[in-house]
Amino acid sequence: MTDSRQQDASTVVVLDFETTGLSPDQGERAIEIGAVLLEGGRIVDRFQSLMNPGMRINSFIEHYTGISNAMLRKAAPCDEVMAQFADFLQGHNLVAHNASFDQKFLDSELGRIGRYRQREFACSMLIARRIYTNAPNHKLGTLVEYKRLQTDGVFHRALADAEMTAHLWLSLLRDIQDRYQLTEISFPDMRRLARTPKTAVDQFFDRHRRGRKAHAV
DNA sequence: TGCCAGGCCCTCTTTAGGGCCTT
Repeated sequence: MTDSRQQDASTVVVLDFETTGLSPDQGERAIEIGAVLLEGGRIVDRFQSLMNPGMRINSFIEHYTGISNAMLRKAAPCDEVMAQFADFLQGHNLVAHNASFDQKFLDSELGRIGRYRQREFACSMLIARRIYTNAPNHKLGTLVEYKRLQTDGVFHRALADAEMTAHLWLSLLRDIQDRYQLTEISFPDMRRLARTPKTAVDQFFDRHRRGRKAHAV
């Protein structure tokens, strides 16, 4: 992957896991992965697969996701699916909604097969909290409705949530560029924005613009 | 449904507590 693609915030893999619970450290496992590859702001590829974690899921997860134990019994095992998904990632930068959650499961599942994550995550939730300060809350579904983003009405399935997160990510890029009159914002800048105090976002972009102008001169 | 975890973030804070998010 070239340096320019590593910098490009509109060329990323946006991913979402469905899991048996909240923490891989407590023995929870992934049960579905969904992801889209954005290149230059357009979805150019998709990855979706159920995976058999080798354990039964509880009724809450069945109800929450619509994924049943019967569906998982017929699915390929996690190690097989994750090996395919590692190839799909191809060293792209990564985006997820509440990325700390998906990062934990990605690292855990890749670690089980002796693979590792090559690139960093950016979090659409942390950035939305800074940019969409008037949203009722910053759940993915709420933000999709708030910004009237494209959705097929399916929630809590991996590919559907990954696609909605991708549209949210593109919406954030557009709105940041419009609001702060920027011609571009890089992936590392988006990661820095996610760690910027909410009260210092305007100053962050003031410094960003000054830096760009100084760089241009 | 809400607990399990954990990072973020706010405030009646920082020697803490609790809500927000993810499944």
